[in-house]
Amino acid sequence: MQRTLIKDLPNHIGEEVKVQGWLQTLRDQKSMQFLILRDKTGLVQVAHWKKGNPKLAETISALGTESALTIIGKVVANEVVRLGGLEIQLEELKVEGLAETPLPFDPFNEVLPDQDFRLDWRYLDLRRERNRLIIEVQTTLEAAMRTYWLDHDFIEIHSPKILGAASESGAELFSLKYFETTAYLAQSPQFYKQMAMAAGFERVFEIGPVFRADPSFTSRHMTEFTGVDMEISWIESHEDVMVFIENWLAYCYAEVKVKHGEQIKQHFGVELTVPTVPFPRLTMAEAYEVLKSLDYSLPPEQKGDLDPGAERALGKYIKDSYDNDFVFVTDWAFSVRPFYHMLHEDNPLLTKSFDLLGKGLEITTGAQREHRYEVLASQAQQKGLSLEPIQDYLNFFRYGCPPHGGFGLGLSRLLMIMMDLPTIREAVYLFRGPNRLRP
RNA sequence: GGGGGCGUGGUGUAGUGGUCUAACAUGUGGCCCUGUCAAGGCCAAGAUCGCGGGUUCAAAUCCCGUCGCUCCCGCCA
Repeated sequence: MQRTLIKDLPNHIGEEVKVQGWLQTLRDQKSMQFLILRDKTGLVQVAHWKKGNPKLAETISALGTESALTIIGKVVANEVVRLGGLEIQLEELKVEGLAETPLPFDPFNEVLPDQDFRLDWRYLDLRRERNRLIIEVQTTLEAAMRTYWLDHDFIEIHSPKILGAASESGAELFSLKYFETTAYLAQSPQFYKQMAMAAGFERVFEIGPVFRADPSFTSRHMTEFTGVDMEISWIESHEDVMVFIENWLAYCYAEVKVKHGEQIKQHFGVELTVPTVPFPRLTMAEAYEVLKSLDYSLPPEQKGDLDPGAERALGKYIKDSYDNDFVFVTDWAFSVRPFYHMLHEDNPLLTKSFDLLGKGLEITTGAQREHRYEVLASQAQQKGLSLEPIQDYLNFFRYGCPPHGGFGLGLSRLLMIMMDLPTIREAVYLFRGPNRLRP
């Protein structure tokens, strides 16, 4: 017998059906038992007259909430039933997976345990439609990203996550034992996507894990997260990269809105708006002017940088004056950027780089990269880096590398701002942080 | 790494020097109820108040240490 999804039951009135799902509630009365069964598509009431099958009644009485069940019964229309005006009259029931009692917590209760406890039992928390929706949105989002890339002649790469040497700064790398030597977990696919430019791939993307050994205790940091990276060749400046991002993101938002807009509104109270392009752009110098006019004072040690408060203030300013959730902050000082960002021809103190803020949160960093070997090596030295550990990387630029640029985006951070999630721990399937390595 | 906050039955909270032999909700177990539907009613079990030390006649409550969680900052996506 084929399984019927709960949402399709109205089309099966009068028929015998098989339904599979979880026992959300059991109302066990003297002569009747009512089981509320839940599958991915909805809830249905299953009614059982105890005297009709006393043995089955006993089995049902022993069921713990959230047990996984297969039931067979007849669908009948019944106006009295508040849940959809129909119910299933139970004929057969199979306990596929008994739920122990009591549950660590009831995911469908009005009050929930704090998040750390729920993370211990993440799969129970994920039984809530709201939480599954977040991962469904992620699925749609990634699919839209890929569709857009593929429509624009991109090649997908998967770069190694085990590295023999520190890549960028080396500060926030996890090290691990690798046979007789030490290896590191990649903190970004940066170098390898640039290698694809040297390889002549012209346009590449990668969605993959990224590891950061930063003991950051905030609502927006993880030690392992999914990085969305992209790199394109033959650009004239970082502006070309920004133009690509804004159109790409607008496309992705539109796809998510079509598919999940209603659910997002229902569960998170957020009216998902497809951002208008182009996104506002502020040079770092202009951003400082704006902050000054807002009376936001940056700590003096933040010279050339933005702190999270400044990012939020800018985000609000852009929302108020341009009605856009996004803003590019461009032309950051070389002093606060990595060595491989290209410098402005007319101002060697500034890089051809940008951050993308979404609702005041940093979700993306990008730049035109320096593709000229000698210049790149010199910039690395200016940063006090020794060339030897990065020689493999520098070699990418020795035999004809085109001008190029790209960006890295935090997938969960994007989901966070899409649905106004209070913490990144909700935006990810399983959170990994300095003190969270399980389940 | 720096700073703030919190830690009470399974879970969420109340209690912030004595009336705490720790309360309420929810969950769990039992009984009752002609079909319930956020079901309802009755009963029961369940907490050495994170841990260790101290102050006091008296500590869940104050102090110190410690562990855990959390928020902010640093760092970043």
